[in-house]
Amino acid sequence: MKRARLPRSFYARAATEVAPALLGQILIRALPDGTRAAARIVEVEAYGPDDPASHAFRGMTPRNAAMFGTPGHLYVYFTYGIHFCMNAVCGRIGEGTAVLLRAGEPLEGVEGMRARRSRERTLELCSGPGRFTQAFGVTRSEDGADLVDGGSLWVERASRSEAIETGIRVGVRETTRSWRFWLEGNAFVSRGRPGPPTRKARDPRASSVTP
DNA sequence: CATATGATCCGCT
DNA sequence: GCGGATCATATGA
Repeated sequence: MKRARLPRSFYARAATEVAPALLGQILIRALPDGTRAAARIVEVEAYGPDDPASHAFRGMTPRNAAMFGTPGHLYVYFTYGIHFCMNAVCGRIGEGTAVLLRAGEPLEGVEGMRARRSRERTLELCSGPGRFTQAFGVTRSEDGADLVDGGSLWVERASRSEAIETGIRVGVRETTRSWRFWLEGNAFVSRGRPGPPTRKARDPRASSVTP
């Protein structure tokens, strides 16, 4: 069955709306070696404007410039001296808001993921933002890439049956915003950290999510 | 120029 | 459960 690539308008709204809407959609990567990788997005985090935890909070720098660009592009950053993490830029140009892709459920190109990750267990291929990014062969050279028009990375629309749960974000001091979203019961969601009780999110297909 | 720190992962205990 | 890895980036002297 043919799936549609998510359009620019999908990303051009608040990250807190885009984040849960991305769950269950399929991230696809056309690798330089001609192979493909695909995974269902099962865990994300929203980073908004006026959000002290966001890389964009203190204004634009060379590092975070992609976050202030056109929605539907990729923002890739390097952290802890080791890992890359990837985000989908949301909102409007100049706003500086994005959704961090935290975990995926491998669907296609699993052997390539194993090779790039140097890990055998399927559960360890995409279950964390650094892992997900590495499994998809994404590095700083994909920073700013367009997810909508052309490019080697895009998201295709798919149906989902699972409910969405929310909780506080991982590795962020602030503990009031429940801006981490994941598919309930999905084994590929990252471990994260223990935190306050989570709650079921209202389904974005039925209604909007409160910030 | 010097230094602190991080939207993390992995191996070891 | 804990700590080391390892460096780009931002900030202050």
